[in-house]
Amino acid sequence: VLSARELTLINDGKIAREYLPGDVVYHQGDPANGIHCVESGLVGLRRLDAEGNSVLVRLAYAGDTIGYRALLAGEAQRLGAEALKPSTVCFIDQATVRGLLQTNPALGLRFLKRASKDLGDIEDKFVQSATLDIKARLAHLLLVLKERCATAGANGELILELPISRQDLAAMVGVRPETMSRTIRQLEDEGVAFFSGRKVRVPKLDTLIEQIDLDG
Amino acid sequence: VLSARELTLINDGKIAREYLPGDVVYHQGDPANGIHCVESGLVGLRRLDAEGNSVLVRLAYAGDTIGYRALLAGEAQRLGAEALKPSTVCFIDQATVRGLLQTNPALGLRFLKRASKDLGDIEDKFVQSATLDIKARLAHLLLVLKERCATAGANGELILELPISRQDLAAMVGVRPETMSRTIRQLEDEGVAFFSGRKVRVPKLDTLIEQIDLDG
DNA sequence: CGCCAGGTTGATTTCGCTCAAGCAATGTGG
DNA sequence: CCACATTGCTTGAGCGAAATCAACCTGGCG
Repeated sequence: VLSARELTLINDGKIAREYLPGDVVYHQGDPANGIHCVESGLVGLRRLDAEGNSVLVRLAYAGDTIGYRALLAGEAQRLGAEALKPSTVCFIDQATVRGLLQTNPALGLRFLKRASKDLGDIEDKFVQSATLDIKARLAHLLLVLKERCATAGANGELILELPISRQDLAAMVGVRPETMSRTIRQLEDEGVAFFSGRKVRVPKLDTLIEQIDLDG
Repeated sequence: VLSARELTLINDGKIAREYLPGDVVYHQGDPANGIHCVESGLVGLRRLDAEGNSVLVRLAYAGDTIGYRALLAGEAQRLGAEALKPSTVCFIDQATVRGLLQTNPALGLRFLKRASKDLGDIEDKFVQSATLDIKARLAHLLLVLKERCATAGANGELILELPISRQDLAAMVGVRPETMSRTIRQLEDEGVAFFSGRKVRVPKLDTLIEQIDLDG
């Protein structure tokens, strides 16, 4: 939605950086002095609480914009951003962002749509964590990851290449790593999904979907 | 942020309606063909799941705009809206909304800020439901309600007039009504807060705040 | 008066957390 | 090249918090 002139404005103003897994893009609590764009790789947005528990709230893939919420709400970052894979992330200064938003209303609407989408997604996560049990939440997470990480599925089988560790899988579902282990085992015992390293084999997609409704 | 002409445009286009407690403003799953504005009263935004469990995600007070998320994201309503008190809610057609957003960029930015705020709030709720125990979540909820429902606080005491039933209190924290009862009892036994109907007396605000950090 | 919805209480069970140990893969230094 | 720490994951035993099931109040209200 941007004009050529605006694009060059961004290109001049942006600062790209490389991050290795574990590197911090910004800390939770940092003031928002711009937005970040994931150009390649994968970035995790997580919240750490006082006791050191971490909740992985969202994953940002290539093309996603992160940190915009804090800037637009005029708050500090509530979530920290950390590279989960080797990534290139660029930074756009808040002055540039605000300037663009002033001059290009269509950009604002784009952001608005994006924020509305994110808002709906997190509402879902919230409701699910309140009503679904762990197995169902894990099944749902796998279905979401399927959209991004599905690899060759021979004869109806589904193969996923998970982008994150077990610990982070647990942090996304909001449980302890031990519990994640047990839940994975449970899915395997029931023949729903088979985990090997970061690969997951799902013989029948339907059985995975059933887990969500059949709650307990 | 609106011009006089725009205001009259809205006033011509809007349709106001009265709702009694329990009346549905719109159903979850409805297509979004406009936005609603709470002019007076109180509206609850809730999600019902297959088993009939209800989660009360947000409260909308006078002046709040609801249903905007679905319209802007181009989705169906993920949450249903239901009057919790006698309320006046007006409806603004999507054509009018889109028109205004096109012509008045500042309005879009307002929405953007609002969405960013909502997004942060629900992120908080999500993280809290994953890390805090029930007593802490209830304490937090009371602190939030304090901003809206605090009445005369004699000599350091705090008196709240809750706008919602116990059931809905439970639905906001994401627990069963029975558990809410017990948790309330617990707070009373500990001298933190005393419930009588919809009135809550908090002798010392500090002790309420402590409940949030002291987790278990 | 009887009915009914909302709320409280009790007994029991289930689920997920805690604490603790064991294991495999990787890395590091002697 | 091997002893050894480290890290990520799995497994087990026990516990505690919340759900469930069920009974029983309580206050309107026809």
